[in-house]
Amino acid sequence: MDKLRSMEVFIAVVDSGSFTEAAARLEISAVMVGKYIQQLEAQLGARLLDRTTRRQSLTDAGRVYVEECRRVLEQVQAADSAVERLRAAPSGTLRISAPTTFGACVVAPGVATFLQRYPDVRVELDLSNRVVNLVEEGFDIAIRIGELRDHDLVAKPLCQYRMVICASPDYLTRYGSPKTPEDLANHRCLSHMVWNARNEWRLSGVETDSPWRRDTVMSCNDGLGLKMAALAGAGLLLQPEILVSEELASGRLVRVMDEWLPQSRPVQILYRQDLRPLPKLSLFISHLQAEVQSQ
Amino acid sequence: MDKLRSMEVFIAVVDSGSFTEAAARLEISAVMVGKYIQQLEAQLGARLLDRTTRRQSLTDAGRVYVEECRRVLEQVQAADSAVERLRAAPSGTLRISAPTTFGACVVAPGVATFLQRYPDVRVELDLSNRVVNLVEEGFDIAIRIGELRDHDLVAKPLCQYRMVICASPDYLTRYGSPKTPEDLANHRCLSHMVWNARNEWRLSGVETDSPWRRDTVMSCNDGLGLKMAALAGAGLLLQPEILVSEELASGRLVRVMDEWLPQSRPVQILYRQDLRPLPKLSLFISHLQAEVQSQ
DNA sequence: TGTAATTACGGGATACGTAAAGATG
DNA sequence: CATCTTTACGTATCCCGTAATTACA
Repeated sequence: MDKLRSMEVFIAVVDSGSFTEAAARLEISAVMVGKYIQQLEAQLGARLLDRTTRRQSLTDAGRVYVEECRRVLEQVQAADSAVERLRAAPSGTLRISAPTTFGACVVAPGVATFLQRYPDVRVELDLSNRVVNLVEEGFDIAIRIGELRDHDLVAKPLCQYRMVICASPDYLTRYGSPKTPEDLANHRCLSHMVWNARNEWRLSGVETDSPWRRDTVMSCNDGLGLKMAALAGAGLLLQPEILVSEELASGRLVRVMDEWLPQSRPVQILYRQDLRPLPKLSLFISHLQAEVQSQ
Repeated sequence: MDKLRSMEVFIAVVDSGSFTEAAARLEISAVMVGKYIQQLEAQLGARLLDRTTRRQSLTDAGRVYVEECRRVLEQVQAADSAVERLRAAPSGTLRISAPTTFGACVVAPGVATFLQRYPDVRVELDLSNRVVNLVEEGFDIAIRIGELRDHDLVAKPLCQYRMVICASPDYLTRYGSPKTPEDLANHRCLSHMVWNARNEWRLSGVETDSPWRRDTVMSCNDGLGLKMAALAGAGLLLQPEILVSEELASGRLVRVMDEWLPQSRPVQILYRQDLRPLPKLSLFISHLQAEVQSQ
């Protein structure tokens, strides 16, 4: 049975207060109106209208359900119009906030292909690790790492943010390859000033998460800076996989201690809930999702 | 055509990545899967899937639309489960915030009949004219007068909040019946300390809203107190219609200057958006709506 | 008694599957 | 060439309206 049609009919009955009137409005017979209502009631297992041949009144269930029906039809309408709107080429400026490393390594390339595809769109990409307020600062989209849930915002999972410990091959030949967290004591470590603060690396092992003291020979507040140092053989690097994926593939960096890595966290796209989102926004979101999934 | 079914099929195709696989999952033939997709595309006037016989990939429109479809089906699910949940008698405590006068005259009687109908529910009704924060103060429902729109909250219009100017018949015989705002200068007025502050009554006339100085012989921060004084013949009263509707009907108070009344403002029910609202909440909302409409 | 909802019933549209054709890797 | 989508076509379902029936004011 066509549930949407039933809902539409039900709403018409409620609004007009009569089967006959609803039938006229929908240009069907009063018989069909009755059948739709009966169908709906049978399927819900609850009476929606207390009716005599003369007048009808909503039951409790009916009063609740009619509101739900309106919401559903509104949502369907929104779905159609979202596609409808895509017929016009997207344009305007898209303001995006993202964490620095993830933004540079994943979002920026995604933006590049997006711009190529839709030449009329302009993008402002703000990279910083602070938690921005979308509404106040006028961002269309924010990308966050971790589970945080902001009410009033939609959070769509994008991918996992995996960490990796690695070093250049020549460093490993000189200092050996660490197998357990205890081995870190004999190693030279490259630390991010924020993420690896307080002279410890948070690792996640079989038993439990635990901090480990280690010798930080260089700390820097920028992932790329640390990577360059690691490539030059300065020491062990604990950084997101996406920062070093190319170097890992080419062998210029080598993973170690895979089983002791910190737990990966979900990356989420945040944006304001809107029944009629702009094409530039919905297109960018789906574009970024596709981009991330493909790689 | 059954749009919901089409959406369901489309989602299955996207999730499984294949017409055949989707057909198996839905226990229909692959032919029907194809037909549903074609139907949907024809109806939308846009291609959803770029497909060869081997594999298919979402188009831009498809990527956007599939998300919309998920939302729609989720909403439909919510509609059904809202009714489903009503099978159990509602229970628990409902915390309501409302403006003092409206709360006492309209909400309180509504609560009374509601409690009679659903004996297992308990109600806490908090009457005050401050703007409460639903989430922080743990209210399920707040009733507000005026157009204010809070994001993250649903605002459902309940009725109009009409003002009325009136006095007891004996007062009017003694002082005459005012016809225009100018006449107020010769009258004794009863003013609400908050609403009619600063020694003026805001009236709305044919030309424009305008404040009028008048002689306030008594001011009080409670509408009922003012009404009692008016009944005793103390002077003109500018108060919400609901406060004095009984007295107007029985003739113990008489309306004057109807065409100069301040503009009526909408009364709204505010509550948190929730895909699965509790029965006590949805039932109370619809109960109050029915109650207000009937009178 | 007249109006409105419900039931009975027949014709036509369409939902669906089988089988064959076409496309793609 | 094996697999997956699409087209062709026949059948069963149910959609829908007319006419008759029942219920209510």
